[in-house]
Amino acid sequence: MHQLCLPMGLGENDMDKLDQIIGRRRKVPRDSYLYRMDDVFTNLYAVRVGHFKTCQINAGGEQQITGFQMAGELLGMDAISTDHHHCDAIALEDSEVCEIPFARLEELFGTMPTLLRHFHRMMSQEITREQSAMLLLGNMRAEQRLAAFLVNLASRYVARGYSSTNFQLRMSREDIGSYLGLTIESISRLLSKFKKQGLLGVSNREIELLDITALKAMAAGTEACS
Amino acid sequence: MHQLCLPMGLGENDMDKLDQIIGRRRKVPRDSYLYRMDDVFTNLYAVRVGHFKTCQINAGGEQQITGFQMAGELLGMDAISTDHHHCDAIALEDSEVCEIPFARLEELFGTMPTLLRHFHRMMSQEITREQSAMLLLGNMRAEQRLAAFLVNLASRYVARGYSSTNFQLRMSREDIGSYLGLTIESISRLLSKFKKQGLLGVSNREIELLDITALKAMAAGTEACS
DNA sequence: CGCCGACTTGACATTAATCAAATGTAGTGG
DNA sequence: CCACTACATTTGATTAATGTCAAGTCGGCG
Repeated sequence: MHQLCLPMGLGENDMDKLDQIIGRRRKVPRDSYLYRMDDVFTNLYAVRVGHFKTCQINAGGEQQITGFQMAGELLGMDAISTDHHHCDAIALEDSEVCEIPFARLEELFGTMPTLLRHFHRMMSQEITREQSAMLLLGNMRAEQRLAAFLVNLASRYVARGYSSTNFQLRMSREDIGSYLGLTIESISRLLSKFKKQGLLGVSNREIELLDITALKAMAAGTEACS
Repeated sequence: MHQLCLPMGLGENDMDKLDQIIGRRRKVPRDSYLYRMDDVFTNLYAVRVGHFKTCQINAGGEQQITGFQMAGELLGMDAISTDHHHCDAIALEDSEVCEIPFARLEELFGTMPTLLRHFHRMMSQEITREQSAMLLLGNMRAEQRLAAFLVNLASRYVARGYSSTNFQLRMSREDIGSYLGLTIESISRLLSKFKKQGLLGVSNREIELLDITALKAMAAGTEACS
């Protein structure tokens, strides 16, 4: 976990200091909120175990999921600008996070430039992640979006030492649809279609990617559409 | 400009130090690149004069505009994570920026916590800005997107002391379409429709918002669609 | 067993894209 | 000043993609 999350390349000494401030762990049961939109911001959260989704609600009352977070990823960076959270964070399964009191983290920045640099990289990464999501939502067709989503999940599981081909979706079809800007029916149809084409196996939320190359090509738009 | 951009609430002394590192100004003629995707990252850029667009190109060769930047806004924060730019930045008109050598900025962070805090707010703001764009692209219908876009531009011009109702679009219809995930034809039709409905006046790139309330309601989805 | 929620599938409607053409605008050179 | 070109925009007709509505089906759980 330390590899994916904050520290990365800190000395022993600095590591200790960091460990001192990220004391408290917090369990978050399935479907419960880690934080809600407009809550006052005091902590960042590092996911230790489980999965989360973050979602916004617009004035019209519609929900959009802005991301899914898994172990080793950081939650709450969007709240720094206003000291209030801009979205809800909800556990997709029983999960656990580390609280990182932001004020104390800021104190460390003054003396630990390596930590600071790493923190900047993480915020920047969040920006590029969202730019990719914009590309997906603005430019891609339904088929491409779902392919890109699955390939992205696979790569994140690989980075965590899990199988790149077999994994369980932690989120509902509805969540996927919301994230990809599609309806639940479209997601369902596309999964069925991919299955029929032999690109993957699906059984409930169990996924087996059978032809990652084809899925990647589809995501990239490098493929003649069927 | 200092109000919108980096400093904000720094002491005289700190301000001087900051001014020392953001020495160089750079003129960027219309349609030319401030930086290109994959360029090595060395500087952030603060827009002094003019307007920019940032755009990504996906594997299929299609372009998506991820944002429009105006005076006082910061460019390049997405490059911190990999030391390479993730998008192209192109001037929409003859423009001018301040180069901010990031390595030197980082040196200042150690001794200027106020500057650091402000920098974090700006990165965080970039994250929330992009989350709003995701909401727009994922959830809104064409009409809502364009209304939201125009209202957003208006509010940014107000913040800069310009008219909230009369302004010039610096970008082409095609650019707007790319940003909103729509075609140029859709943008054109929608502008004509809004004009016919008396919501705004358009003449080439000159815009006059005649009923901001209605446009805001439309953007929020609070309006019965016509 | 029977209910409930999540998911699938089909028929149809709607939105926005595509294709095509016309119109307008800015810039250039005579 | 005007004709001419290149490009941006508008408008219309049609199509394709995805949403909506409506039944079903599946799986888990009391």
